[in-house]
Amino acid sequence: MPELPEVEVLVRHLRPLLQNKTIRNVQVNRARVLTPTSPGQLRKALGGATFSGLSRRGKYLLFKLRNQANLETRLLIGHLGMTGRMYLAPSRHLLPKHAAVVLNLGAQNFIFEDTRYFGRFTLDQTAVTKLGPEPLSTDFSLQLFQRALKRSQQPIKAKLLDQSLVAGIGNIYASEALFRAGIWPRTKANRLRPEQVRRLWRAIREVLASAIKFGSTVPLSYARSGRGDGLFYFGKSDDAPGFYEERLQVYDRARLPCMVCGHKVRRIRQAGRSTFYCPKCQSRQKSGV
DNA sequence: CACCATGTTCCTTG
DNA sequence: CCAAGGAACATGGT
Repeated sequence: MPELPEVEVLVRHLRPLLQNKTIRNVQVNRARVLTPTSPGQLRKALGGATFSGLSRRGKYLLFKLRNQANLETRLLIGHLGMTGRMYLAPSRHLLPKHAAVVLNLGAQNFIFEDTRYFGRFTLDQTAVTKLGPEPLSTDFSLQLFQRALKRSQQPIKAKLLDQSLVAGIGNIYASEALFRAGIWPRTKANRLRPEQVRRLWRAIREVLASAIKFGSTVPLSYARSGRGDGLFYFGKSDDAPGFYEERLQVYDRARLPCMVCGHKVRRIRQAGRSTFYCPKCQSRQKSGV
């Protein structure tokens, strides 16, 4: 469920709630999400530790923990996969069906729930070290982006999902950024003209920043599905018709009119995943192919 | 039964 | 060795 903006909003939400809370108990219901850490290793590292910081890198959550006894600092890595959620709930509440890991903090539990168990809750940092620059920081320079794209013959849509190119873009914002930049998704990365690369570079940051801004306005309750659960990127919701209108321009809008020109939005398949685009606003011709 | 799903990693192929 | 594509992971919705 998460791409960079959703994770950023979640991190901002959780940071003050976890700060200085001490872990009394560690319950692992699905060892797979810890891989390659073992349940024993996790219990040993987290038991009795205190949350001292929370940040984000790409789609990963970085929990800083202080060990009370020896003042050592540990890093816990979280990733929501496709369907993960993290939230606090009263300890007396029943645990959800797919609670993968539960950290008891006293009166509250910190719950990592994940129906498909694609997420991660681990001490292993290797995935994070392989990430490319943060798109919203100055590390993500136009020059770096240009040089990386020059070396790839992949369709630009697929390339945007490469987390070593730039961290945090997923299937939704890849389509959105290309729409905003007016680029045909099948254009080979190394065939993009310089001005297209620059437009895409800008569009990536605009699309992500505006999603964070939007997400920050949504009243959150991560424990329940629906409007307030932080899954604000989906343009549908029963309990709030119109709430998400005009947030996403093309994603999940196959056969619906383009919000800019009215042409039918098209869905295609690239590297096994759906891409949405407007054939008129993002024509092959315009993309110079 | 069919196909779809916000992600990453591993395996195969070229 | 590298790059690119597809399958696998696991569960649920339509």
